[in-house]
Amino acid sequence: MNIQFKKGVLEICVLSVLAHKDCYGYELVSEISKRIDISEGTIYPLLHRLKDEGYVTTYLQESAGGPPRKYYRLTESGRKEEHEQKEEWMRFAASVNALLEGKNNAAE
Amino acid sequence: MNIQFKKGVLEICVLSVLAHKDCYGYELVSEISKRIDISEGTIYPLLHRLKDEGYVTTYLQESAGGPPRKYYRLTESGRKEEHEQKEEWMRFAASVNALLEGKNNAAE
DNA sequence: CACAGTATCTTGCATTGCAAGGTACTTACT
DNA sequence: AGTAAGTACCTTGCAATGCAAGATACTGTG
Repeated sequence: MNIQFKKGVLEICVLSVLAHKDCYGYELVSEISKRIDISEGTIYPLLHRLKDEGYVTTYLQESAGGPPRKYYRLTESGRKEEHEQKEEWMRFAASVNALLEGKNNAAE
Repeated sequence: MNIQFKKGVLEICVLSVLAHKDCYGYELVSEISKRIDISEGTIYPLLHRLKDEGYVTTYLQESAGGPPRKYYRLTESGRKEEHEQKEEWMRFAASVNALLEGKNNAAE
């Protein structure tokens, strides 16, 4: 898997999963890994960035076996960001697909 | 436009355009710019990288008004790479779309 | 008691796109 | 002649982000 493809995309993936339900970091890795390889060394810095930017808040919760989990919840600003980035990704992917299919005339 | 989205993608875009016809650098910028913003500071290092990796060869050609143009032509290895990267992009984009649509069960 | 699993985190590296700048040629306008 | 705009090539240094590798610490199993 081309690592470069993921740049910036993992952020919207995290926001999108969090839009459905609150998650803790480790859980996000396993959720996203069903579709796209992602490592822990990626997710934690990313989550801290999202918190710094005010897109998520956190709360701790005990877990049955293992250390407590730090859950992440989208803020209003985070929901707005999720929506905007999703649209931007859709537009971008459509542009790339058009280019790869040789539809090089932007008018169509 | 999120700059990060482009990481790695511009390479397959260049390969894809070159798969249709030989181009010079400046022409590639204008072709790709119809769909995706790209600057000259990006394309020239990228083209040199592609040449180093053996995916393209170059030849010079006079131009009517202005300096001579350096055309880039895909090699056999370049065509193979174009094909593989295109498939990888398609798979990747499909995975991201599935994630963003909340189809979090990888089985489907 | 050692190991695997859960769960958090940090450091340093690699890659790549861009802004900004430089060079040089041709054409058009003043 | 001089200046600007368009064409066409290039380089340097910076910013962003994903990852490998490692550290920490708790629980349950063999």
